[in-house]
Amino acid sequence: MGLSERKQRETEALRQQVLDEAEDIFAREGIQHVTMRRVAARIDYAPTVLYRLFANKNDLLDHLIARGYEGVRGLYAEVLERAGKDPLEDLKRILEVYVEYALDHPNHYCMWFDTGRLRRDGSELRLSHGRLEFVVFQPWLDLVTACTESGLLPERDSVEMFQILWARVHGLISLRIQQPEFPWLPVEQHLTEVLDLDSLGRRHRG
Amino acid sequence: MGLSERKQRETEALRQQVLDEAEDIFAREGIQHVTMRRVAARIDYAPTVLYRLFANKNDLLDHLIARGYEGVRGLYAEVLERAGKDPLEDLKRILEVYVEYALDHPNHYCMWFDTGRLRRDGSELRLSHGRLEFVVFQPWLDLVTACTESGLLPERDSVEMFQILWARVHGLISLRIQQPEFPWLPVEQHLTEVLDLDSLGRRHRG
Amino acid sequence: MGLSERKQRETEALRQQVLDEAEDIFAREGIQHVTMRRVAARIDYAPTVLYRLFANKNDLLDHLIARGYEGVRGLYAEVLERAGKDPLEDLKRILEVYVEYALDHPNHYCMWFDTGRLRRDGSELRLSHGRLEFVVFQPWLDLVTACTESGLLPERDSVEMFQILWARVHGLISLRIQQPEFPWLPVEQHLTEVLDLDSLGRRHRG
Amino acid sequence: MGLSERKQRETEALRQQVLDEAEDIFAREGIQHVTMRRVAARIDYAPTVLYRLFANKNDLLDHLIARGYEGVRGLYAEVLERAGKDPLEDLKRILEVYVEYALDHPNHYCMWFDTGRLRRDGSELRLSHGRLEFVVFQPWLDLVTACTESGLLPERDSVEMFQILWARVHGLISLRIQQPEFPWLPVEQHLTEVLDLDSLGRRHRG
DNA sequence: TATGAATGAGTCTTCATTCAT
DNA sequence: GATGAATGAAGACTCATTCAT
Repeated sequence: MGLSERKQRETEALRQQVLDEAEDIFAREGIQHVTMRRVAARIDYAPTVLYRLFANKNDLLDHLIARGYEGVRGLYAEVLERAGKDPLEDLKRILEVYVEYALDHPNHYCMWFDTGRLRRDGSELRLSHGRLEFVVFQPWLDLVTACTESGLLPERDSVEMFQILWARVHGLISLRIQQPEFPWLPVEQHLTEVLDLDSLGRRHRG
Repeated sequence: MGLSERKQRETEALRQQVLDEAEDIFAREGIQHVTMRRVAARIDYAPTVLYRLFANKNDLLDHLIARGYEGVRGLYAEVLERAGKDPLEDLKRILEVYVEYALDHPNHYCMWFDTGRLRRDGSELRLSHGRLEFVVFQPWLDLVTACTESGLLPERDSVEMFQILWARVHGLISLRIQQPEFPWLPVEQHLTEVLDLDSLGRRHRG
Repeated sequence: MGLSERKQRETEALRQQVLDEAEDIFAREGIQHVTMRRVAARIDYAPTVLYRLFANKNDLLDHLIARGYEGVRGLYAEVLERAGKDPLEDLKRILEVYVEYALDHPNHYCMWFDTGRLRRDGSELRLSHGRLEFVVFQPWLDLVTACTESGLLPERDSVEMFQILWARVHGLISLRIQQPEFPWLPVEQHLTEVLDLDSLGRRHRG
Repeated sequence: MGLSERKQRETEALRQQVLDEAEDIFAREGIQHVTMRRVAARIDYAPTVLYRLFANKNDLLDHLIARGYEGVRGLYAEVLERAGKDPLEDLKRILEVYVEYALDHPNHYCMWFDTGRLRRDGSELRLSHGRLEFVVFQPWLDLVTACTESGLLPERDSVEMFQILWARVHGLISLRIQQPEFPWLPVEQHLTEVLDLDSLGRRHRG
């Protein structure tokens, strides 16, 4: 079955190539311009080949979304490797890379949330690659908990603290994506001020 | 012309019904699923009828957006009538009704911002019913300025302060809309904590 | 029935007004831009009114064509009134006004012949206002016969002579209409040279 | 690639079949009745198939026009091969095969000139297969010039002489196409008399 | 008599998907 | 395993025409 294995590898490689191209169109022009034909044309195959690699268009999009998760996860990994002494610093860093990733991949970011809405109502588009919350937000929760335990953040339910941070960060990102002409502050400053972690801590300690 | 008046009313009613359906589709499935055919089917008319009510699809979408503006404007008016002594209180109230309106009309809220993105794509969709900024956010800016002048908020550029508030409020709203299953805090509490106006003021005065 | 008569007159006036507008659109933009709605809009009536005045669109177009016939007939009348001594001169004049009318009303001219083609094959568009040949060409034939009888044109079948003249005149007109950018000679000169009536006579006499 | 070649041939055959049908509709009912749907229906395929064969409707019409050019060019070639001593004879022959082709392919002939008019309307229809003038009429001009230089035609501007011949020939052709019921002379005789090349030469020489 | 409302058929075109090869 | 061919459904929009009022 060595032959079969090589074929499997080739298939997988092709699948990734397809996703690369789809992602590129998606990132540049938005989801409505991702069509099976265009993607197929880019990899120099007939459109039918895509149906060997993915069940249908929705399945392909599903895999596209999954890729975004992996993207953040990769950035997280770098941060968490060097993490340690100061969980508040680590939390800041995690949120920073999250924002960085989101602003670099606005279409992915929007898709996470758009599909969140789609999922609600029986639409065909479903997520089959793990829930956003766990892949992307678990590290936030963990770090919030660590901060609380270290006394760097007020003693309160982690989920409550999380949803305050989440709202602040998400607002910043999605506004900056959706209103690009607005005269925004530099990102780092904007993030610092919107998050205002110090104040959150100070209120606790003070 | 009493007869003509009745017809006019009927036409207007039908127009609103069309907008209702379009809004519903938009809310459930996204703007790309709002098609003339589907909307027409929902009101049990031939698609051609829509062209009596609206010049074309863009015009229909335009009216959809306009409906939302009028909604907030109404709520604002109530608040501003009773406004006066304490601009910080007024600001809080304005933000509260904004959040209230947004959560009550999630479709409209999303539309405002989605169309912001659409406009970028070189799409034809343009806003002809006033810009979001002026209709909806001017009152925020005015109140922020008033607070600053009264020493209730730190002496800084109003637009900078505005974009901090905006990010926080927008994040709360859009997350609560897009992730309805999340175990959110009660809205009032969530808003208070996310906004944290006191802290913003205290940092200034302290 | 005086009332009924007045109504009839009004109806006829309206019919003519409709034809005026239709003709204007037709002349300016071509037949495919003549739509019932546009014509109705121009006379400030609802489209339905046209169906009182004409059976349907084809009927309206039919009346439009008939108008063209009347147009040439009018010009002919002027010439024939002053006609007399020299039938060859009269023939020249008739052909001149024919060319003049055609180049002034290119759309009418084309329609005569286009509908000529349509008539061939059972299409719906039929002429119900007299045959082109009799209305427009009978005078040519009569004058050709007169010329022959006066010895100004060779003794041959009038219909044969007619078809030579017709081909020459028609070619000039339709080319000048269809190829307006071509650097044509001045019309009078072009007509004289293309027709070459003198040569036709000379060959006979010489 | 023998298989691929057969497919190519089949595709080409289908393309020609499509053009046949389009040409037929055009000839019978005019260009505005040539629609993608009707053409597709005639070859018993779904309309989408046409988009494999042609980029779009304009492309299809373009190819239709091109077919005609190639036809005359072929006939010209035969004549010009055997041309030589007597340029006036050659000119006559060229005009004869032109008339022959036109009467054998009335649809094409009309199309050349109708599309000339369409182009004026600001329509999108453009010719991308060479201009009528150069493909079809350059040989005329060359031969007229040769005749002038040989003293067989009067010493005058070739373009002026050309437009006299053109009008006479075009008139004959288009009338015979558009008025097929008319009791026309035999073509050869009709052409000789309408053209009257001898007279044109005689006037010069005599 | 005139009209507003409504429709069905039609326009070009794109796309996801399937099937025979 | 890959492809070319084909399709059906859908997209926005226009128009001639009818019908109840």
